[in-house]
Amino acid sequence: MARILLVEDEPQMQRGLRDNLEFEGHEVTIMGDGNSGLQTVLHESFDLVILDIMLPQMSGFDVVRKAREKGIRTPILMLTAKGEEIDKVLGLELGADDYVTKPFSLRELIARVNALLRRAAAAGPSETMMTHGDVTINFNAHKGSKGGKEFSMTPKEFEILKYLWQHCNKTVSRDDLLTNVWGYDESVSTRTIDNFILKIRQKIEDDPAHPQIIFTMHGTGYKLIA
Amino acid sequence: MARILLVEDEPQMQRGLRDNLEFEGHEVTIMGDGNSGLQTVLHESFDLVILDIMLPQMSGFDVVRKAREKGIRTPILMLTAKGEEIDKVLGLELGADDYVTKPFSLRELIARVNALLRRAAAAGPSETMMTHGDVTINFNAHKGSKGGKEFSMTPKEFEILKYLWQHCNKTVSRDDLLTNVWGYDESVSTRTIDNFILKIRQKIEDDPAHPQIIFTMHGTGYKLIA
DNA sequence: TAATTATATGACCATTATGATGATAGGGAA
DNA sequence: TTCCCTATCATCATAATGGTCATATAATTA
Repeated sequence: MARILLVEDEPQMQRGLRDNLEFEGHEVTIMGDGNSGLQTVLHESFDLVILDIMLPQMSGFDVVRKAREKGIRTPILMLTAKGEEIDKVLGLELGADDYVTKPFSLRELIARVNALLRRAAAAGPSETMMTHGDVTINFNAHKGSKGGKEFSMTPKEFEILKYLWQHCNKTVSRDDLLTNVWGYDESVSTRTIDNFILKIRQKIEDDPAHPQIIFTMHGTGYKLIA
Repeated sequence: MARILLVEDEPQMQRGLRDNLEFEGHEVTIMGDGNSGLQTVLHESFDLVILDIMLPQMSGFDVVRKAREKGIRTPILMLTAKGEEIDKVLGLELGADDYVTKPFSLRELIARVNALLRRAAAAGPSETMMTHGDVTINFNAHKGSKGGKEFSMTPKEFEILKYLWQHCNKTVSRDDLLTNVWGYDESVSTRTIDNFILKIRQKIEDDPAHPQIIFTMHGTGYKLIA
């Protein structure tokens, strides 16, 4: 089962795709225009986005570009009515992962959807959601909850946790965190990192003094166990 | 620059694709039949494989299937002359990552090649491992395990073991270790090295007093047997 | 602008890693 | 075999690293 966002304005297409994707066992959310599609991508979490190019309010191209600019890494499959090659190339170079040209066969669409999902699953943990016991984090919506209760996190806390999650089961050095969360030559004290880890542990661990999620690898860094 | 393996039997197609891929800055290796293509995939390392379906000796489908069975994760792009949908579906479901249908436009092929390479680069580098009997060391993740049980190693212990592993079956002198693990002018007592070897043996040897992995070369140094 | 929140730092202590020492065991050559 | 040199290993001192708190500074928001 995968969560799929379909951004498409033609009602007939909406119905046809939803039925078939649900038949395949997926959960489908539908948005009818580019603008609400983009907002939904930014604030909820999906495993795949199917995106028409011709959309009211904002074109599919703009949705891809803006979503990628915001750091959304969810696989995107484009639907294009035009057969023009320039569109195809643009779609892929822009940051989409695949496209099909209308009219397309359902078998081909389903095959491509499954291929993208398989590839994403192989590439590692979801970039938008993290689940660990009773802890859930939605990185797009910037929300977290533990045992049903929601808690807030600051942007830095989110970025650190996200980085650890994307590299889970591997040791992440403090330097890795510095370069990838803070950026280039930012030089923050090493105490700063400890403190963020502390704050995060207080929010997601049952017993922050004996962490079960984020482990300290003495002399090496931290490791998040998925 | 990426290393690309092209498995294709038509000389004209070979030339056209090689020229264009090299123009894009890639290094291209060509194999003319399915069998040698598979052997090359299994024994050399590439960033991407472009695979025709109709091939002498062994079909592209079989190459994909056998390569995936052997644990090869390199992205594969299929070339198919037949327009039949069944082929497309099969290609993707089988473990290929993308395909184009002949006749295809070069722009589309290049776009798809770049999309696959970009995606692979984002997924991160592969891991380096050492295996010796029931002992496994993952040098990237800084983890070790023996008989299924994980054990921890300190950074120095890791570096020493890694150096020995990289020079396995050769005698490594204490001086080599001093220069390459400690560095330039660090002057540590020679007893210190013994102590680290001791600690490492206690973790990876069945009987540390009678080592089977790290041997002492009396008066010369140590030797790790792979 | 003030109030609030997020981010960063420094001090202090606990834990762990590293390195030194010395007694003893064991290998190798005369 | 005997002696000398090297390696083993327990033990301890010191250095490095990490956890935590109090607090300062910067960024947001009201």
